[in-house]
Amino acid sequence: MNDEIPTPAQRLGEIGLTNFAPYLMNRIMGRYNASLRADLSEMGLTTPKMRALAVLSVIDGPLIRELAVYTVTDPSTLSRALDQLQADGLVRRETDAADSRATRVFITDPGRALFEEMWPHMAMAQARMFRGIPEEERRAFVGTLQKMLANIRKHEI
Amino acid sequence: MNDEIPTPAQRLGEIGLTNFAPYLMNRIMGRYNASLRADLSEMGLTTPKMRALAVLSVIDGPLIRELAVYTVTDPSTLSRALDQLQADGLVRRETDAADSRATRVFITDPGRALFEEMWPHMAMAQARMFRGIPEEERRAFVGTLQKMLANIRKHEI
DNA sequence: AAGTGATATTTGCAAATGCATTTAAATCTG
DNA sequence: CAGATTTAAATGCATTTGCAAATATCACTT
Repeated sequence: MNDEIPTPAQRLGEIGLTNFAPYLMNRIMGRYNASLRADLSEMGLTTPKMRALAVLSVIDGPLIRELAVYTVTDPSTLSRALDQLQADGLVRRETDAADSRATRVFITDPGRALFEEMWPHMAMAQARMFRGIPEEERRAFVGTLQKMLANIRKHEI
Repeated sequence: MNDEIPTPAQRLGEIGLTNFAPYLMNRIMGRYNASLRADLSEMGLTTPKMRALAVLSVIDGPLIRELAVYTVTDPSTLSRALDQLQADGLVRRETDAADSRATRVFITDPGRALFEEMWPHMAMAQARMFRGIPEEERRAFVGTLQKMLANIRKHEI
């Protein structure tokens, strides 16, 4: 049997850093996330807490396991972030009716109110990213992202 | 004066998570980075070390400050990652000729050899991301990313 | 040219992270 | 249906991270 990893067709030097999509995406998201963190740390929000609130504003009562996928956060890290959000009355945990191992998370009214404060920062950071890019190009870009997400998705979520 | 943040035109719920580009990009890069870390941790590589080697394989002798931007790594974290790479003989630090505050970093032959081992994993993870996406669509996607990077770039790098 | 402020890197340290383990409950298997 | 296996979430703990401060050097000002 052959354990060798196949040699890629091209080298990174040939492609060039600025044509290598993962490099560009890490650069862009690095700054997006850093800028958001700087904006929102004064509200006492870390990246996991901010993401949890954002997802919960849209998806009602997911399992913690699902929320971990949506927020791209390790379950243990998310567990601790939820502790803090719960202590501040921003979310509420509730044991799942059908499976008592599992816990669902719900955003509270104060949580929703805080998200309303966060959202302009998120929307603005996104608008800055897309500045000068025509609507049609943006739509095509998001369409490609959706295909990519489907490709890399391990679970059904 | 008006300190209010302008209300965004749309709410996140209206856009939908899966149409919000930063959400999709974080999901995709989260998995790309996690998968790469899992592959490369057995080589003793962390994300900052891996990124430093990858960038240094293409850009020769950048300042540490520049490398921090390219690798999307905090300078203090990068400094410690370079300590480790240097201890393993994979990179070499050299004081800049014109500015003795500044340090340039060079990849060594063993470092380049290690990068050659890493690269197939990176190339494969990228190929997986783009599976089933036609060449022209990929090119358009990368073109949009380049515009976005120009938008969010703070410095001239 | 001395003094002031800015810049490049490193170090100290508290907080955050993520892996491994634990606990509890569900599901599978013979 | 008892025992073994899997799954969900939380916790212990060592490592990593990133902000703030320290150090060293440079650039600018008068």
